Amino acid sequence: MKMQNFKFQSSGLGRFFGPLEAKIMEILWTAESEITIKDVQHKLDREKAISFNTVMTVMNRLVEKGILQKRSLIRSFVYRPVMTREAFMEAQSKELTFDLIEEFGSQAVVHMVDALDQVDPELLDRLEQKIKELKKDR
Amino acid sequence: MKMQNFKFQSSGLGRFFGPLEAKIMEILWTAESEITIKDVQHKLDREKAISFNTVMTVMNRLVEKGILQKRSLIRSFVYRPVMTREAFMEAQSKELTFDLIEEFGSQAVVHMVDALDQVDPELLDRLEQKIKELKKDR
DNA sequence: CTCCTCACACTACTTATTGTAGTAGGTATA
DNA sequence: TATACCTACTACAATAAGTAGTGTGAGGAG
Repeated sequence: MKMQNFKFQSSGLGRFFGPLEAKIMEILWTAESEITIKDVQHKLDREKAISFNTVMTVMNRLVEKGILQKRSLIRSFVYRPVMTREAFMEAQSKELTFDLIEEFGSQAVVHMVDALDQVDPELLDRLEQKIKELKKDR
Repeated sequence: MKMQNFKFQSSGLGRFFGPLEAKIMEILWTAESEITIKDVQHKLDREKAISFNTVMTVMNRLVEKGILQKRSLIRSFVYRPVMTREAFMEAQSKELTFDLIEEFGSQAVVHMVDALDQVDPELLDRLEQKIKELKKDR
């Protein structure tokens, strides 16, 4: 699972994947169980016809990258994400937060408070609480 | 100035630029004033001979991206960064912090405390202080 | 005044990533 | 056996980045 980029411009899964990859991951993570390429293709078709082969190529590349797993059935393969969406987002969030602080240290701290305040002031309380908890445990 | 990616694997300027781009920006930001392509090439040569044209191409691409400015002298061009390194890092730090919180919200908050604690516990106090200041002002 | 040198512009090739899809090949079923 | 379907392989376009060759124009050497 070599994730590498966080894109500034996009949002959601588009920050980590290409546009088609993102849609495909969206579908895979929405599916309750393992699904086939055909399934994915049909769900994508709502917007625009995309070749079966295109979907297959992208999905197999995601397998190579360790994002998806594929399993052979009698007549076809079924795919599923290696991690849940939550686990994935959790991992990315953690990675990114650590990298941010490693890279920017106190500079980031300054922006954190502003950012939290603007996005959702309640997060400030959460953060304050978290800090207190940590300090108490020592 | 369209910066787009934050790379997980690398560090420093390598998080925002390609390897050669990063070395070149390092040189530009270290230089006291405007410098020529030749200057940059010579400083790079300490490690490995790189063609003048290669350096020129990369530097002009950085100009297109709005990272560098070039100015015409009688016989040649001189280059300098549009922003100071500090301003650049500041902008990236801010952008990334906001995006992180926008994307991950409370999930990020949890990791922030851990990350700060591991990287430099004093940052926790700084953050706590910042929160208090903000709340007081309201 | 002519010619050479140098710096810049233009073009191109390479690798990697992502989107796109054609063709080839194997297997099960009609 | 023929066909329908699924998979594998291959390939092409676009973008980003590294690398460098060729073309060109202008200033200095003689």
